[in-house]
Amino acid sequence: MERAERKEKEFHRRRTDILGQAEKVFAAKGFYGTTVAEIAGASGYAVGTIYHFFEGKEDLFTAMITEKMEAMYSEIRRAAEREKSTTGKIRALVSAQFRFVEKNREFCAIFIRRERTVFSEGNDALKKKIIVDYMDHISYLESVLSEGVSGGFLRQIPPRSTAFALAGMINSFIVSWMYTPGDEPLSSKADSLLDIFLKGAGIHEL
Amino acid sequence: MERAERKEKEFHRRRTDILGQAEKVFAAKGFYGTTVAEIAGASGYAVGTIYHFFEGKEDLFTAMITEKMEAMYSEIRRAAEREKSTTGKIRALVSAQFRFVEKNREFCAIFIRRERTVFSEGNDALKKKIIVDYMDHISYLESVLSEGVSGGFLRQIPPRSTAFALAGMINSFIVSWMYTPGDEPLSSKADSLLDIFLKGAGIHEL
Amino acid sequence: MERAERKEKEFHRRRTDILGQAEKVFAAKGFYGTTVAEIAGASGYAVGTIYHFFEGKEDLFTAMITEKMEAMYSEIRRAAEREKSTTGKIRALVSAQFRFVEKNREFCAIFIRRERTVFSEGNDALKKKIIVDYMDHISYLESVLSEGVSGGFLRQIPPRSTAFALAGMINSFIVSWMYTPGDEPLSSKADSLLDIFLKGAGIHEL
Amino acid sequence: MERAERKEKEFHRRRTDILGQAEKVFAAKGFYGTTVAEIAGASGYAVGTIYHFFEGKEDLFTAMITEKMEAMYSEIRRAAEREKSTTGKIRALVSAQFRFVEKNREFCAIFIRRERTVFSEGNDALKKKIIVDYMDHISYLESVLSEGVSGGFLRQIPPRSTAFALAGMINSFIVSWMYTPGDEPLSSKADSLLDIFLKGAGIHEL
DNA sequence: GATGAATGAGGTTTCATTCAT
DNA sequence: CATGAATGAAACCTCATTCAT
Repeated sequence: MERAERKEKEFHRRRTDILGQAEKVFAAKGFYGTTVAEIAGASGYAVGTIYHFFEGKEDLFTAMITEKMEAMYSEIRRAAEREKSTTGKIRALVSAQFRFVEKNREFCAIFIRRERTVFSEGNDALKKKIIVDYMDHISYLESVLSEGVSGGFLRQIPPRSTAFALAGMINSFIVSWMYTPGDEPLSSKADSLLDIFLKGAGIHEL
Repeated sequence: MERAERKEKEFHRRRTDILGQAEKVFAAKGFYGTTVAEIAGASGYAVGTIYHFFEGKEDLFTAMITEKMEAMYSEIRRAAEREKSTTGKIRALVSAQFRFVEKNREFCAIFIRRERTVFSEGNDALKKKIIVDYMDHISYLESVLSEGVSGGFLRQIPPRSTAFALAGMINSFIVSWMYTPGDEPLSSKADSLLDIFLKGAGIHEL
Repeated sequence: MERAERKEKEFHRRRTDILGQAEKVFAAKGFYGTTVAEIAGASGYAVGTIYHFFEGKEDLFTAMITEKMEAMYSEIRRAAEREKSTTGKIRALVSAQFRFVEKNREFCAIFIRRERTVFSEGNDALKKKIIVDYMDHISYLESVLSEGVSGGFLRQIPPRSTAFALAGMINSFIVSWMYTPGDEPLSSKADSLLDIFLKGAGIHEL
Repeated sequence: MERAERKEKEFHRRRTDILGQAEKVFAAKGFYGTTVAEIAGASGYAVGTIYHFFEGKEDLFTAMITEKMEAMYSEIRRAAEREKSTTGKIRALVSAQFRFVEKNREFCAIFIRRERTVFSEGNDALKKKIIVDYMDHISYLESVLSEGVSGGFLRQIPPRSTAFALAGMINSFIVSWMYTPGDEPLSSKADSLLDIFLKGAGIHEL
């Protein structure tokens, strides 16, 4: 079965090729502004060939978003899991996400755009998937924060709210970085973020 | 000039009518998923009539977003200005935005979608406008926070970062509320948000 | 009936006004490139008002062409009739047409364009009218030339052919003048034309 | 490269097909009266297919006119070049044009209509091309006539005027033939034309 | 398996014409 | 009578998808 295996691998390589090129084009022009012909051109295949790998433009887009998004979330989770302490986990979480954004600007440009408009007649599969995965991610943050609360490292606040707060802050720092053409790495802002998240903006008298 | 005035008013009323109906359709189907015919149908006018009020679909969309967005930001600002203390301003700011979202679910669904894809050949006028206005809003938050820092009510942290953190938290609470079909009003979360923002999530020993 | 008469006159004045302005716009943009709104704007009336004077855009165009065309042909004919001799008539004919063109560049720009495309479903009324009037004009030329033949001033050639030849030469001189931005008056070419028409381009040995 | 060559040829054949069908439709209904759908229908292709061959309706029209017009002029020129004497050249010129018209009634119906109205915003490329080519043709006639003058076969008249006169006569004979539903071939009129052109209509006493 | 020419549904926009004011 | 806002039919063009080679 060597032969079949190689074929399989070849197939996968090409698919990944296309996905990568598609990402660039989608990032530059948006879902509706991109034509299948452009993706074909960019990836060096014929239009028809694209349809051997994906059922259609929408499917291609969905696959691209889904796979990268899952990679992102699992990368973040893996980074957090490597840490023991709650604060270590949070720090790892933030750093991992920031690093991912730095390495995947194009994807994030699309992702932030949240271009998951209702597609063909009620096909909001992607929309739902994105929300579900996002909520799963929030739940993961929640579990980490919960641990911190029980461990006495975090204040007794409903951890879901805290999770949303943390996610929002992370997201906001990302957006700020993407829209501001500064040259500081995003990662350098992680400490600042953590400081605000953990200590708050207010003054606490002793 | 009574006559002309009344006409002017009528014109404005109809324009607003169309804008309102368009908002609903755009919210449900996205910019590209919506046809001008649908907007016409929803607002009870003929297709051609839409073109008396707007130069095209894009112009209509831009007008809708722009006008409501500006209303939102100024509403928030006005609410903050009514308060004296920094914390009062922040609270007012958050509450005002939450109330706006509750009253304008549909607009916010679009706005959060950030559907400002590349339009016709380099027309990213709307995109730029949204970013500029957002950055202006951030700057406003920054100025409020700066005051708090000089007044000794807020910690000495670069206020721009704090502003992004605050904006991110607000946004995240909004998204959470919009995607979770709970029936609690968003406004009820304002205190929780403020608590996290001001005191942070961590425990601070005395 | 003073009142009715004045009204009648007023009506006619406005109609002529519109026709004159329409001529300019049509000359500049062609029939299909011109909108009724433009004609209305140019003539200082409202769109609806145009429809009090003409049944529609096509009718307006037809009226404009028809009336001016008839004026042109009758002007030419009148000028010829004032002369006695055949050559005098021919010379008068050519001069009159050249003068008309000089005074009505805009109209002639349209007329030469022969924009009488098939209009709405078989309405080639204008097309036919133009051809019929042209043929009538040719027949008139023919009659003048016939006289010249019987009088022994012109060679015995089928006068219809000669008429077409003459008309063609005149037309060609006009086109040449209109497309060439020289500043010599068209009228100055009349003698040259007559010379070629009467004596031919060849050398005739005695 | 056999394969690519055959494809190239196929492409050209289809393009020519479409051009030919378009010519008929344009001749019958004019540029604005013709829809792309009609051209598609007439040539047996789908609407979209037309756009593989031409950039748009205007481009299609321009291509059709341009190519045929150039063919016409070069055909005429080639015919003239085959002759030695000036009169031979003139006769060949006239005959060639007449034969072309007989074989291309439809094209000539369009061409004579001079339907080159102002197209999209200042695109008078076609208009200019037609004028330039016409003037080139006139210049060619002029050169032929010049030769005749130097050779002593033609009178000493400014050859440009004579060229316009000749072109006008030819054109007029064509128009006459096209509008008159007689069944005599146009070619049969060539001698008559030459006779008038060379000897003139007047009587020259010895 | 790869290709890319062909398809045609569907969208945006224009504009002649009408008719209530 | 004059007006000009409203109408809606109709046209051009794009582009995702298919399928014969």
